[in-house]
Amino acid sequence: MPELPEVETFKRYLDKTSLKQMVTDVKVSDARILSVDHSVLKKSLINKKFESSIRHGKYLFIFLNPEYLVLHFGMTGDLEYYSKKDEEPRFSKVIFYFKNDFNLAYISTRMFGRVSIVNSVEEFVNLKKLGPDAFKMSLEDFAEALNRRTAILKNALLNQSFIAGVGNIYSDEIMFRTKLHPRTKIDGLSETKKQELYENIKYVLKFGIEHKGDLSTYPKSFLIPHRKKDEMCPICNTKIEDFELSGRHGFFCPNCQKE
DNA sequence: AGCGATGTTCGCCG
DNA sequence: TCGGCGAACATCGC
Repeated sequence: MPELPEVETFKRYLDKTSLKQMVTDVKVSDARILSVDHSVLKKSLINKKFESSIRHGKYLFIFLNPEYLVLHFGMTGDLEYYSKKDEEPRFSKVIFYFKNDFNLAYISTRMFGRVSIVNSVEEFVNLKKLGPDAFKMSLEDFAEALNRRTAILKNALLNQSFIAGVGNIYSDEIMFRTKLHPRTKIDGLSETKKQELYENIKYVLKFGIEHKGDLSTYPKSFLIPHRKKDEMCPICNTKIEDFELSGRHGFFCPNCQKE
C-alpha cells in the first residue's frame, strides 16, 4: 500500500487506537523484518506507552520515551488493531500486545517493511539522508531541494533524499497534474512550473490523505484510475502511454505532458 | 504458471 | 559527487 498518504492514514489509525497504551509484550514472527536486535526491541517496548507519533515521508515513528519505534511498510504493509479474542491478521510479522487486551499487528506481506528502534527522529532522518517531508515542506524547503539539481524530475520525486514520501503512483499523478513529460529534467523547469509543481505535490498528497490512501476511490479526473493499458486521458481523451524509467514503470498522457 | 508490484539499497559506470 | 540503470530482496495475487 504505502506512499505518504497511506502512511499518514496508518499514523491516524495508530493515534486513534493505540496511543497512551501500555505495551505488555511483543511478538516477532519473522525476525527478518527487524533492523534491531529482538532483545533491544523488547526492552525498548515492554512496560512503555505509545506516547505520540511522527510521520516523516514513508516512515512512522512512535515515541516510547526515550526511544522511538520506527515502522516502515515497504510495498505491502498495514496496521491492524484487534481484540485478543480475534484471530491474528494474516501476514502479521510483529504483534504489540497492550494491557487493555487489544493488540496491534504490524503486517508486511512481502517482507519489504522494516521495524526498528532509534534514539531520535533527527538522527534517523540524517542517517537515511531523507529530504524534507513532501507534505509538510515549505516552498523554501522545496526550492532548496531543487537547488543545483539536474536529475530527471520523476527520478528525483522517487528519490527520498530529494523529498520524502512520494512514490511511483503519486509521482505520476503529480507530473500529470503539472503537465510535465516524465523525462523532464529539473534544471529545465521554469520558475512558474516549479511553483506549480510544489502546489500540485501538496494538492495530490492532501487529496490522497483525505481519501485515506485508497486508490480505488479516486475520481476519473485523476490519472490514477487510468494507470493501465488502453485507458484514455480524462482531459483530452488521448490514449495514455506507459514508459519505463530507471526500472520503474509509469503512465502519462503524451498530449497533455509534452516534452 | 509466470510476471509484476505503492519500496529501498547497492554496485557499476559515465 | 551526482545520477541513471539494473539487479536484488520476498512473496502473493492476477
